[in-house]
Amino acid sequence: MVRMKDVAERAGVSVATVSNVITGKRNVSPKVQKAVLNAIDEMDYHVNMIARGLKTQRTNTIGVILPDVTKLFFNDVLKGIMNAASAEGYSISIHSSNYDFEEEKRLISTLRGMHVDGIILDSCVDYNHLHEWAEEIVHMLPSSIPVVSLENVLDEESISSVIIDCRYWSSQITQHLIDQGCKKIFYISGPASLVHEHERLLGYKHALENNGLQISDDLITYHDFLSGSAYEVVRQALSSGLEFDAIQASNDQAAIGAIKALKEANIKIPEEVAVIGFDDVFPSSLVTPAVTTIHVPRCDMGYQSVMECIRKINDETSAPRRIVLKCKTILRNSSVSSLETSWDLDNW
Amino acid sequence: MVRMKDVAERAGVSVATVSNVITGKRNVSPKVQKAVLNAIDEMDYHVNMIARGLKTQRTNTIGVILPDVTKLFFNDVLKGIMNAASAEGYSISIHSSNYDFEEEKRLISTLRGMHVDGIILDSCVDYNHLHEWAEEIVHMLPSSIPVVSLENVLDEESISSVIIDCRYWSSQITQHLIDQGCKKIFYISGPASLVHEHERLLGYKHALENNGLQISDDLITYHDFLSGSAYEVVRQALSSGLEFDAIQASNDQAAIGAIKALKEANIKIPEEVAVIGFDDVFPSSLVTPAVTTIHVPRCDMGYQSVMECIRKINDETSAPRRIVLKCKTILRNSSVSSLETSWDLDNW
DNA sequence: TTTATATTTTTAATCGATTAAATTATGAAT
DNA sequence: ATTCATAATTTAATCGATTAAAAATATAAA
Repeated sequence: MVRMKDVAERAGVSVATVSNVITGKRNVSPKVQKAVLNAIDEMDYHVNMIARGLKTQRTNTIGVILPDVTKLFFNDVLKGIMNAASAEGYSISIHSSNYDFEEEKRLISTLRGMHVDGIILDSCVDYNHLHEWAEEIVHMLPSSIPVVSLENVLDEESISSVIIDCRYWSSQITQHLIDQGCKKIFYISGPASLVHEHERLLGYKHALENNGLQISDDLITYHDFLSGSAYEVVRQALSSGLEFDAIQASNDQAAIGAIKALKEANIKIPEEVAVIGFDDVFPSSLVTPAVTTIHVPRCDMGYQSVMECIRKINDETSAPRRIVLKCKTILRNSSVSSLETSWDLDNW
Repeated sequence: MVRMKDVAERAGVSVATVSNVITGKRNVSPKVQKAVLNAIDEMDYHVNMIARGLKTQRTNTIGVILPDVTKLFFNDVLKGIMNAASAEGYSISIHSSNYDFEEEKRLISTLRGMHVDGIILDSCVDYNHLHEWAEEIVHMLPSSIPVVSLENVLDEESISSVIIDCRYWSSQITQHLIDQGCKKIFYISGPASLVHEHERLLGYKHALENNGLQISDDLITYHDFLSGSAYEVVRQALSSGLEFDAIQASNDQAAIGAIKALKEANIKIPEEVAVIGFDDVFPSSLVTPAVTTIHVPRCDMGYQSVMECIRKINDETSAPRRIVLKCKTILRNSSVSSLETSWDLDNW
């Protein structure tokens, strides 16, 4: 292992000088500089980032906690995160909480120990205990470490957030169904405890209310998208004789499961039952019929969160921000039969 | 920032004792142990992994370099890597080389500086310069750091590899087309310089030879799957009047692009032109017709590479291994019309 | 030449842990 | 009570960098 000391000896200078050449923070005469660079080259020296990190208290690493990195949604978020991080010269340390708050806290603890320069956290805080849980998280983190919360607003006072307005966009897409003439919209929600699931459901309800339609609890089903499947939910609804003229799923994967069930039952989409999702993950354009959905700027969410994190790393005094990103309605054949849609073959 | 020293003071012992309690490597009396643990708890102390890493020369981190983490294929590899790493208590540091060898070397350099405990490298070495390039890589890495090569065999002497036998499986699936009666198989290859693309093409050629079919260069097209698209390749082939009764693409994404082009030209799949891919990424089961392909155990490749890496970290003297994983032929409607296939809705 | 000033280089402390070696405490055996 | 073996604890060196502050050297002005 070549140490800075070895380089210094070879170049006939002190380690301090070598350090100065490398960091470029202090003056070094051209002669000496050249000698040092030569020595570095000849010896194939690489700065030991651990040692540097110990002294500078910087690791150039951003810790990332996502509910489940293996899911398409978060994979796209990760893309954005990695792009931004790599462009800004940061490494990232990724972890999955698997939607387990205890694990999430354990990971925060780990990241603290790793002395990452900042943390990007897509928390799985429970909607019903939002305040307490958020407080727990805030307490775990020294105020010195910048945190950016993805998807949730945890604490306006201390934590920046990068979010989308789930409620608004969910109501927009419900409105689309209503505009298409749908009156009985079956809603498939993910776990009710997740904040964005809750918000999406609220959006659906608001849209119904705004249009004078009745909200029926029979039409609202919850499923655990980790184990349960929307496919089964719809099969069951169909066999139970429940009547509906549309299905709104809280995410695309559920919508596609629903479509599978409807197709097997020979129900025409969208004529008999229209289907819509949320997220716009790419399979939505691949299945037949393609899924009408809300495009969530996942990549950009990742990108923005890194940029905000770095901003806070470089300017400790800056106040936390709330960054709200725009979504977009994507109409496809699952709700409008007349459209021409084509497969999205890019970026996967 | 709470330091071990602070904990020691609070507990009324020396830092060495605190360290002993934490690492559990040396005897500490129950009384003292309790006092120390209390202090740690009260002060919310977290071991500084940087400081520990400096002393122990271990970071508990495995560096990972993949050609493009954002691609579905590598995302699955990453799943396996993260699962294994997290189960074994390792962190990972992920990077994308973007199929650029210079960038790949830069990243190796970065990882060396980070003092990761091991490296998993899915190299983009050029088939035509395999030996030299591999040597370059070997030279960059001190023999002390365990390296596992994914998809390629770089250097049997010093680097373990986790691979699949692309050539064999490619010939298997070509054979399937031939068994179906196809005689003129249009082949869409990725960049010829990539080792596994080269191998897949070889498999195709071997299968043709074995069956007494002629290898025609007109039927072999290369496209850069980063910028070019198989969709365009097939459109062009069709408009040029090229005759073929099947398309073999070197990966599923290209196969799906080909299917799109064929469908637009109103060509019946598989009756007029059968299509096959390679990899078995999940969109292959979602599109219509679903794509016949070779299932590559991507997750397991990631998993095994981490396990092999950790094995070498713990046993420096152990010889490098070559781990060959099995693939599987997956028949679907793009080559066999009579099959019943259903959407794969799991794990994305 | 001398002195003052600016520039370059070195010395030495430091970051926060681990660990070999030294020291002290504990307890059993005589 | 003394001795000896063992267990528990502390001292102090160390990992490999950064960085004030001190020292050495170069440059300019008188």
